[in-house]
Amino acid sequence: MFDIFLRKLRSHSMLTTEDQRLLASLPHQMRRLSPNDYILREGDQATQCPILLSGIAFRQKHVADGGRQIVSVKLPGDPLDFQSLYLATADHSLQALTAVDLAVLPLAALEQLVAARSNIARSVLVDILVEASIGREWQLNIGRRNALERLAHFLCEFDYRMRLTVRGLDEAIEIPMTQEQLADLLGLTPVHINRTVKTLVERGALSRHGRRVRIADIACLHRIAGFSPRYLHSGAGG
Amino acid sequence: MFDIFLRKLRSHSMLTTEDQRLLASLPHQMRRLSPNDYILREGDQATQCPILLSGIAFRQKHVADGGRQIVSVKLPGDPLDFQSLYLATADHSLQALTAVDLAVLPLAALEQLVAARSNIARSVLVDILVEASIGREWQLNIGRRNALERLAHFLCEFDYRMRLTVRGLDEAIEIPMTQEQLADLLGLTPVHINRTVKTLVERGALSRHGRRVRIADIACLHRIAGFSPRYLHSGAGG
DNA sequence: CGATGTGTTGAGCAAAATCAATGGGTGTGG
DNA sequence: CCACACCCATTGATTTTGCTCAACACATCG
Repeated sequence: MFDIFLRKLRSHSMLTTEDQRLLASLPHQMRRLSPNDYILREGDQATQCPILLSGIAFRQKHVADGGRQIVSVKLPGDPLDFQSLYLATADHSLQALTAVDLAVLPLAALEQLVAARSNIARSVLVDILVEASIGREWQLNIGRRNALERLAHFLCEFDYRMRLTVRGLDEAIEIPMTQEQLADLLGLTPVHINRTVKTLVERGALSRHGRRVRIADIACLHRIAGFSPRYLHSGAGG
Repeated sequence: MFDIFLRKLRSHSMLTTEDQRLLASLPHQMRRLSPNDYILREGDQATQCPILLSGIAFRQKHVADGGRQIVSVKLPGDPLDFQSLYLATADHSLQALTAVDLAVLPLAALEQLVAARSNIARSVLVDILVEASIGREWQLNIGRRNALERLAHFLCEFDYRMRLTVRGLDEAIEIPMTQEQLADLLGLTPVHINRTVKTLVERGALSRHGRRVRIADIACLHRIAGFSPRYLHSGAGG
């Protein structure tokens, strides 16, 4: 059940069998949330560390006048809040995008394990650093690419990261976000996302199945976005 | 000489006198670089950790067609590459913006100290996390604020962070970036930055002294930007 | 004193936002 | 099983923000 979490850590860090056994035997509690449920709110003092076992979640921040920016998307296997091991108050909110299954670990237990096993400490750190690297790529994406490239780039990353941890994804990946969420992700408006999706469908990069949209031609998306996965640091060992 | 570095770490983490003594007695080499000199290039394998003692540096990333985005600005006292303790290859470049003085530490020595002193390990982590938090705020800034708010917000952060570590800043802070650099920082064009600066001067938030621009009314900037420093996590202790 | 890099300004343009209306699924409750 | 409500997607018309292009000014430095 923790398998997907261990697979995520192993995608960037070396862990011994013993490390993995210790991680898998951490005390925890299972929780299922519905779309849009909050996992953590800005200003909260977390005492637990949720791990995302299935479904998708995201981090978001707001500006005074109500606009929001989704600053990170978390996929199955991703730890959701290693940050609270070290920072007292949350600087952003964390919310479920789809229905999600979480394994919730007490911070204290995780802290002990991190103190005892340097491999695990390192994997926590690398996970934090990879997320920061993704954030920088998003800065570049939002700041310097036009709408078409921006959407294409995000979808390349989504596809790449999904295939890193989720098993049995031979077929085309379906995009689970609403167009409004994509807009908040990319610093655009929903209307413009709608038109940009349409263009990507016309170019054959995406395909429609009723209201659902799938990635039809990942190579085409890569070409449009100028995608290169270096920033994801996914060669095991960091 | 390391004082400013220790002050930076103490701005977010608790360090004992002994921790500070150990940090200050790390082996190191002084280096002075000129504006635009590279400190680290994307793809490099770092073996040293530079600490910025004076001057300003920045991280940047490029898109295929030549556009660049400055994804982080580093101020006196900031460690420049803790990341290389844990990740093999750099995912961005690091460059001097002004003339800079660096203390360059061998990674191995720093690694040993981090392994030996949990306080220091924690301060390294918190420093990494605070930078990530700043990155998220920049995502929000670039994605959801207009040019005026965006520039104002960046300048608020610049002022705030400068006062955190640099001594003797009673007077108004001067903006050391060219308008082109500000453009690459904020996802705008130099021409538009020029007009936006003009507006901030008209509103009394900035003042001109020849070609130099200073922050004249920080409260006014705060108002325009809707600035709140929570994301900087600068209460000592994280 | 000329070269260069940076700042400034104007005119026109393009990308994306805004406003507004419509349509289509889905799910719920009568 | 149908009707309604709601959310989301879609489309068109119009406006706005910021970009592009181009010329020029000014300061600094060799």
